[in-house]
Amino acid sequence: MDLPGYHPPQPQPLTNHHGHYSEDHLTLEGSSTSQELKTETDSKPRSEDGCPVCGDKVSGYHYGLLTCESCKGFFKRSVQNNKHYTCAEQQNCPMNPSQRKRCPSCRFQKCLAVGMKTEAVRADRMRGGRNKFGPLYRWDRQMKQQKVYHQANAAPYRIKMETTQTHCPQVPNNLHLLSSHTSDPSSSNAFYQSHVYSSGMGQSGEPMPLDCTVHTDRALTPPSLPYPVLYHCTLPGYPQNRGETSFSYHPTPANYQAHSTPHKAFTPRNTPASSPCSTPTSSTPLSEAPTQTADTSTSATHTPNFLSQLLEGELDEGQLCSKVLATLQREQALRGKHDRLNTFSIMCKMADQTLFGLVEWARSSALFKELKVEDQMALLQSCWSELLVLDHLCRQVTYGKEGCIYLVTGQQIEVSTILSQAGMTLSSLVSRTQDLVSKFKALQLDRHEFVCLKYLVLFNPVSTQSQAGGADSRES
DNA sequence: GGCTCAGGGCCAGGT
DNA sequence: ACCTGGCCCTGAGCC
Repeated sequence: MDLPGYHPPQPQPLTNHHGHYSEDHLTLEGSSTSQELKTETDSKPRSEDGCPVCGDKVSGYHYGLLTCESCKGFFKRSVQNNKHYTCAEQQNCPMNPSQRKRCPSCRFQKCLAVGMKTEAVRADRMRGGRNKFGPLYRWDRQMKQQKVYHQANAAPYRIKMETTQTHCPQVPNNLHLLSSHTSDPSSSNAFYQSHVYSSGMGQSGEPMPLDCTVHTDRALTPPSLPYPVLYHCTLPGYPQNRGETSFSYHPTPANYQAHSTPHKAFTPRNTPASSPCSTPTSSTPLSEAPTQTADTSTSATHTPNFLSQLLEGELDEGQLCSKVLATLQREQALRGKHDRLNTFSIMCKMADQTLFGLVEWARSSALFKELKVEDQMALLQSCWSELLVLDHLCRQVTYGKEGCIYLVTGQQIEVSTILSQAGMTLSSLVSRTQDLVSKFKALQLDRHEFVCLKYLVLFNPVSTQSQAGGADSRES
């Protein structure tokens, strides 16, 4: 998926030692942000053994990725003591073993940017044991091994991506892009109180609606995926123009409530006709669709069970929504009121959590987990972006209103507002996505069929993503 | 039951 | 007084 101004790194230097994307290799031709990125690059030489935060020697996996002992301790103290740092410079302080102590703010931001997970710091401070990322670390190791193998055997290539610096109009600050019914701050507060904090996931105290101002002059970072090397070839776009694009971050209570209990609606035992996750014209499950041809009694009796099996592992949209919101809340709480998460960071974290959910979905599915781990990795590596796209489309078909993009957080953004302010590339992508949504709606795809599509994408060994330089085909 | 290893605590040294 | 970072302890998960 190509997005404005983001130049996917070349495969070989693409990932650091543990498979994370490195902004070292982001090139933003014509962008004023390139200087910051170049500075970052110069200050952060990474050897295969280097800590992704400071470049020091790694001592093992800490809070989600391989880091040095020093950054491990720093990150732990920062999270445990709920530190709020402020950078005295331009938030682009060099980060290396000799200078990392100078700016804890930039250091902590770097920790977050490279993927260290605040949730891995135990709230109960219990010692010992393995954390919930144990499987992740194992997975990551194997992915790294596979990555090393592929690096040794693959010729470098580069996916050309355009910069929209010259295309993007200057976007005014603090512009609200959300639909009007969500613009009331009090309503968003109520939303947080009722949906985030009541779920026990928000721990930051005061409800804090997030302002999504894009500060593109900051170092741009990719989502910190649970399986970082899955960002092998492409990554959903990065902003490139220095101007600020912003929108208010006000979740939509109405929409959220509409799917707050999707689990029931997604189970095949519940009639989609009454569920918010199906289109009004797609109330018939695949297993009962008139187009289905029951050639034999065997297939007629087994297909619904098989579909039920597939549907049982489906992601709970409500839980995912809560999880993403809680993550955003936690990130914002760590930053403090004067260091708001920018739009890009929020989008990355949304993609991060969504993909986390998709990988967990795949790994927990009855069919997928029967495969060898290396086969699972190969499939996920080749299809993760398509799964993300399909997941997005499904969300639009299921929850999206006409002319709006429905985010995983339950928010809706008016397409017209995006189109009026985005650059050519982003506008094109949004338009094409909406076109696909329309086609899916016209096809009257229901939840069952989307699940089947997801499995088809997941089990497709020749995904377009796995084809080098296949950006165009990927978008189709 | 032993081993592994990631998170937590301790504390000397530094600022 | 606070921060840093190296070292050690702990204990869940794995073999």
